[in-house]
Amino acid sequence: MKSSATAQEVARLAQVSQSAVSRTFTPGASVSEQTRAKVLSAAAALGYRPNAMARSLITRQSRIVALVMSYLENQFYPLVIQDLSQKLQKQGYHVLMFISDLDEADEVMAEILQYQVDGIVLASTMLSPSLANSCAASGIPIVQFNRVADTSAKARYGTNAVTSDNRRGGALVAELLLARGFERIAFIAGLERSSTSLERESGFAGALAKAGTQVYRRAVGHYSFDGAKAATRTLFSGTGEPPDALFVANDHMAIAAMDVLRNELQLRVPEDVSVVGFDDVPQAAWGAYQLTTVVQSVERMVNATVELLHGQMLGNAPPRYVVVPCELVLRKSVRPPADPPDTARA
Amino acid sequence: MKSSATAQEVARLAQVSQSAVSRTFTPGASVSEQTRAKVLSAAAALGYRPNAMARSLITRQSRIVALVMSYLENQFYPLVIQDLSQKLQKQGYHVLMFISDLDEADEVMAEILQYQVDGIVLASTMLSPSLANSCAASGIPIVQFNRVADTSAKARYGTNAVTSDNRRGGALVAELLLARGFERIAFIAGLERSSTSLERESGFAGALAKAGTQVYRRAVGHYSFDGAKAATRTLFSGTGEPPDALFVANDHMAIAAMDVLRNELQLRVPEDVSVVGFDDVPQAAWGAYQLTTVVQSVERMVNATVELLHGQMLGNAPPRYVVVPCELVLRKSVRPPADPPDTARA
DNA sequence: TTGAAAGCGATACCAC
DNA sequence: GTGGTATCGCTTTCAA
Repeated sequence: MKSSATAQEVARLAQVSQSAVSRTFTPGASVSEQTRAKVLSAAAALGYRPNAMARSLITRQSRIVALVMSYLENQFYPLVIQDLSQKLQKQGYHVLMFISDLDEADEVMAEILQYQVDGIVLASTMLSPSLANSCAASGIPIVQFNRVADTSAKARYGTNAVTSDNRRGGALVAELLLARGFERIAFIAGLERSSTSLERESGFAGALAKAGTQVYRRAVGHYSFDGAKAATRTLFSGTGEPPDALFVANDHMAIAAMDVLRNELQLRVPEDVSVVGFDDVPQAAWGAYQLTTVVQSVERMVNATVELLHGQMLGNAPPRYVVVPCELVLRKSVRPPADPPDTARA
Repeated sequence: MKSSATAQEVARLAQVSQSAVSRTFTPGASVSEQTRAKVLSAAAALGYRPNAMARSLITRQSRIVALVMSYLENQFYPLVIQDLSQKLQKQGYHVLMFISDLDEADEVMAEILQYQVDGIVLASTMLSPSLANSCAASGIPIVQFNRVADTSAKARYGTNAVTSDNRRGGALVAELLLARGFERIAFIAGLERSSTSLERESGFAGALAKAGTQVYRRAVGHYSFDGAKAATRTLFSGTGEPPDALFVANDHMAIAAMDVLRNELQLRVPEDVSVVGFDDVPQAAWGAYQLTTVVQSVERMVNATVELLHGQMLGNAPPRYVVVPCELVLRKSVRPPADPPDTARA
């Protein structure tokens, strides 16, 4: 049989009305313990499960959240998928994945709307103004995750967003590097027009300026591994002293940079060049490197997102622009201490 | 307005029947060019999109495929999500993500069935026999991806699966290492009961046996980064000669192993120890290492999966057990040649 | 080609 | 607490 049993059939077997069946599967409905038992046993016998499609047709709630992402190369994003979908599952929601090639987000949006999703999470994807409108019109809560389309102050009213405190994070990096006495501090940007890269750089450059100095050299890595490798080669080639410190707009690129520094340029990290990243990627990503990074906690960001979505989907909570704090953390390398443990010697 | 326009409203505005609207949005239906135009313009005016829920209620097709995964730490899986969802999108399907903690797959299954999904892809998750039955009963095609629950020959009839030729892959590794003259070849297993680890090891050990030798040392890494690190420390500690070659059941663990070898044990890879992995992870994962690996192409596996699903969802194609070939590949390290390029010198 | 009407499987609002 | 009935938005016969 292609389809499972219907409420109708369960009702017949249990000798009750279809309404009784429905109520049994509706938390907090008023059913006597007796009929409830009858229904449950009949349902078990037939392998009955309420049809979510039919249900959402009438309740106008699909309990589906669309997650739009453009690329998963950056290890930060798989973490987001995992955490977000697990947390939503716990709240009874499910994640419908959409991979969009950055600019075709509009096309994807049309498909999303067909599924009557209860909410949309846009990660690493920008929404065209026209689409933003069509979403607002449809009344589906939409949360921008990590990256926002418009950083202007007014955009903070009327749109939902969860980002980390990128400016502050950038400033923290500058303060750290200055305190450690570095003098030739370079920067590798991500996508030039992305809010994450812009804000991190602005906080960074601002703090340097406040200290009476500025970025020594700058290149663009486009948030890609290869882009960051090329950028690193550029920064450390040419005439003049090479940088003694490097701030990279995210960890994914920072790892690429460290690969080039250590393996192509024969520089030691952090002895010859101090590298600082941003984001939060699993250890499998930075592996053997010592990486100082501004951590924006996936967990806190996802929590904020779920809370935001939940509030908007149920009540009529006003849109919010949540900025999660971030902090500088030293990811320890697995490089052994001066005196390696005995077990390491055969 | 909470919901978008309905076919009813479009029909009224276009002065046609609701049926006409439906037919306009049904590819290959018979509508005159004239009414079609009227409907389309009315639909555009109202921002109408057919309601996928209502549609699937009657067509008994949700065009949703469930993807069940247990953990995304291994970089191989994000690639699968990306490729699979993109390819399914192109065929008009969408991916509903489920993260299951390995054993709670049964629980997740109940939720999946509520959504009337057209198909299920189980990756890195094993299905309990009882669930397997309940799926078979519901008639929803289900494809096991990469890992299978039962490797017995009879299981190959009646279940869909896509795996790579793990046995052959394991044998290839053994042949390579033997040909290169290594004498103390160690192995790090994944999850002991997983088909991937079992088959890779069996092919590997079989080929060694055929050459009159055997695995020098063996440890278990449980497919986790930390597990593999611990396993590596174990293999290279203790009395006796350390291994001179190491086959690791997947790339994710192989990278952890190389971290330990190079950074804790001060061994050079591949000069002191030759490391061979399995799977296919992006360069961002192996980064600066030189890694020989048995590549099981994500692309080929996903293609096979989509094809399999598609066949089962539409026609009544018989279940198939697809084994994708794999090949040994040397992932080149970015370590420079003996004479580094000029640009690398400031 | 077109429109009217009958469902798909469930929930919600009624009276009882 | 319970059962009947309208309804959600659409596809699908079936006549016209």
